[in-house]
Amino acid sequence: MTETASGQRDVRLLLIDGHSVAFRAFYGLPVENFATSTGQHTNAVYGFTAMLISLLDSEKPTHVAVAFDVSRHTFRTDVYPEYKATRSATPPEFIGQVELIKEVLDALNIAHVEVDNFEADDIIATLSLNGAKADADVLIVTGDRDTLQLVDDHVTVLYPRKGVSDLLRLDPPAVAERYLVAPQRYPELAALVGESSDNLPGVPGVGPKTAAKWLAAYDGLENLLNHADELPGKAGESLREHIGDVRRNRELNALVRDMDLAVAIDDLVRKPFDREAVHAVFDALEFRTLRERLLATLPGEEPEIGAGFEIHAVELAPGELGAWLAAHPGPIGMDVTGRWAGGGGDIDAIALASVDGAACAFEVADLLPADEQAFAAWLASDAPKVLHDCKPALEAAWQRGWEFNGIACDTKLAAYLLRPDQRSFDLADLAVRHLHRELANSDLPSSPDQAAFSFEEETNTDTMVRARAVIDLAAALEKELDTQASLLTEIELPLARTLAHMERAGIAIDCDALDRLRADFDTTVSRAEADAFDVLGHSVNLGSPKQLQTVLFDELRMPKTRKTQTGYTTDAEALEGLYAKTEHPFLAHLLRYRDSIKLRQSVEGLLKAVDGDGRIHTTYLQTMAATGRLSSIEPNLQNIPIRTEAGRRIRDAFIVGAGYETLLTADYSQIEMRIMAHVSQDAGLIEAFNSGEDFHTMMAARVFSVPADAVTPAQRARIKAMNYGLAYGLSAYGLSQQLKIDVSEAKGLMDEYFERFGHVRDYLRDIVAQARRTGYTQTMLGRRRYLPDLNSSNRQRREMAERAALNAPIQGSAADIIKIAMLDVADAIAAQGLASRMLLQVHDELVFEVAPGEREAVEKLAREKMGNAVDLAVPLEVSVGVGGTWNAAAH
DNA sequence: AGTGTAGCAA
DNA sequence: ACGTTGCTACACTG
Repeated sequence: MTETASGQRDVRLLLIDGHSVAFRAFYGLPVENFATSTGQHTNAVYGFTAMLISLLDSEKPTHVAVAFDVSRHTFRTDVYPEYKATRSATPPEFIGQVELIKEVLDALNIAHVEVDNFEADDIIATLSLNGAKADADVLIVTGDRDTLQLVDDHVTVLYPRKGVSDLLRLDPPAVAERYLVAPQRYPELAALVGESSDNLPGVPGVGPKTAAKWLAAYDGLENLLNHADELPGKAGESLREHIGDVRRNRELNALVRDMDLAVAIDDLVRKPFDREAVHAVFDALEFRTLRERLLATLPGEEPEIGAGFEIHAVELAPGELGAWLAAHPGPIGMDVTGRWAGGGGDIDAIALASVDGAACAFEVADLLPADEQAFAAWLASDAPKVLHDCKPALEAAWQRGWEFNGIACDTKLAAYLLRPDQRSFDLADLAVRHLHRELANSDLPSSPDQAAFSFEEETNTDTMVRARAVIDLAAALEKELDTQASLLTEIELPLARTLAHMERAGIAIDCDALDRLRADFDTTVSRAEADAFDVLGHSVNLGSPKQLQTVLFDELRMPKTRKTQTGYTTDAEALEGLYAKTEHPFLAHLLRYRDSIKLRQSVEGLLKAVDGDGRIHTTYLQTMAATGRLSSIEPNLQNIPIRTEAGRRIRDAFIVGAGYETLLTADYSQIEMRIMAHVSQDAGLIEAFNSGEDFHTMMAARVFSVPADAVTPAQRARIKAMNYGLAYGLSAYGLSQQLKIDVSEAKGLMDEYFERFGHVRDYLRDIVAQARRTGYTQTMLGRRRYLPDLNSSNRQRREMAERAALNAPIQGSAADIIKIAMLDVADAIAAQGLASRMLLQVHDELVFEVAPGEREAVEKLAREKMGNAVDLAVPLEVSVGVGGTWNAAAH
């Protein structure tokens, strides 16, 4: 026998009962949380795969097999047709999942075995015996207790306790403790007691304790049955009456250990998994984290990271960089390492690679003046460069005083256009997704103390490999982009540069004003809090919805509000409802507290974000919003309050910077409805815009069949809500909630509206139908959003996808239009040599900092470029405001 | 660290 | 269940 020092044998055989584990996983994981975008349920596949990965990792088996049942018909049902007959029909959500598990196993190169007329148990019993002959330690994973008969000193059963993540390890002592008999006696005990899941009735009145006692006293079932007449009492009588059942049970629960299997133990040896197939299968199953866990926990099978991205690194001697760059005129992949900060940051190191694999890397601090000059000249030239996420690199280069031109492709932007709803566009993920190749993940430094760039050889190679990978990725993505290629080259790529300029510019802040505001809001917060506690008689954390629920619904016994996942809502709308009912002053103080603490937090956040130059430099995320919009972080300058007086005081702290004359804002009026008019070609809607009168009033006049001057404020408000809700897939219920009217009245309003604007209704209907057919929606410029959930069997998911399908072309077209406008405006400012600059974008608004004497020029240019960004069936109206603060520049 | 609630913008 | 797209703060949970 071959054993290691730790007592483990060299051969460790893992045997899994596929159906049994799949079922346990199916019932252990909520089916509604595990489905692919195509509607295939995957909870059993997920649970099975997760368990398998963790077992491969923790048990390190040398040999593995998974056994499956073929059908319910086996030699046992031939003997006893009622065998397992009580099992209910397979749940529909389970169907297909076993096939998927087999696909996973194939990808992992793990054998699965199934034999007609036999159960998975029999296969496992046979393989277990074969394993014993080969001196293996055998681990059996199953939820079927019949298998316990196989347990001995070298055979252990892992029995799923709860779901499939918690496995109970059953070796001979554990079996004896739990089931009162030694493993080989377990089927004798089961024959007496019966097994309801197999529809094998036992001896009535005989439970495990009696059975165990008898088996011990008579040293086994055969002897016990031969002396059945000696057994006293009711139990003995019962046994004598059911002795036939017991013999049948014992016959059926005996596992077959000598099947003639096509696979030998040697065939089950662990092989490296098929990486291509793993990516394909895990992609299809949408198992992102599981794939990562698989790749991370089984490092022994990793090919060398970066394999497939051939590089021939050259060690450049001082003075050789210029020559290297000149020798590689083709597109150069760049990997830039550094630290990014709002609008600035710095570059630490750069790796360059060309398509033939020639690569070099250097730390910028080490560059000799001649090399730096050569590099800066190359960077400023039109020599084609390919990057992943160019905006931070652009800003960091500018910070060093380097021009940066010739960016031919940005793989992050390209990947975003292909799949705008993805949440991360990490280069390593994209290499897997689009090239089916692995890449070291630079976001996870191999050791913490390497977080700051160090020029050690490994890291150095990593960055060159990344530079090389970007080139292949760019080629693959550009091919996939197809009709969206011009969106990349005409819009997103140049826009990255424009955004970089805006981020670097930032917007000036009146910190004193913000400080005063903070103090003001602080006072309001303290007062509101004190008043609330006073009314209540004790203190409570007003910021804790949980504590508020206790106060409102238990202590003050107020009527229950709308349910949330964790209780009852305490949002502002609900609190106002409660106040209307109870007039309890606590609610008024709470609402005042909520308002003012929110404002105080906003002010504090902004103050923290003010840079050394007295300005706030936000970061625009160009690949975040699924519709094509930008988003803004650190801080978010796209949600600065405007609706209340207190909120507008915050906008007054955004000021014109020194050396400039004024701020100027320019925004589109009703751009989404104008897009709706254009794409639906609805004559009534177009006319309402062309009339030159107030849009919502004109729409209301049409709906209610009255002259414009007879439209009441209430009528206008209703139609305005309708107009705004249209592109969001508004329901009658939603409209009724917003307008605080009956659902039937809202329904009538919607019917009337669609009656008058039939093309709008047709358009909205068609857009969903078309998206369902093609799988995606499209903006005016061809920007796509894929919505696989449109065909989901889950109604909630399907309806959410339908609303997203209504919204995406409208919101996305608006995003396209303002992006074009931004590029045109930036070009015009440059062409006219103006010193004014664009600072902010807030979806339909642009904020400019106007240099002395340029006010008229900037206004003219903004109106012209924004108004003519695209040609619509209705005018693109732009309103402009000017003032020393963002608030004053509003209109 | 991740989730849920709340609230601000377009 | 009932209107989209975002970001941030906080409380609470593991």
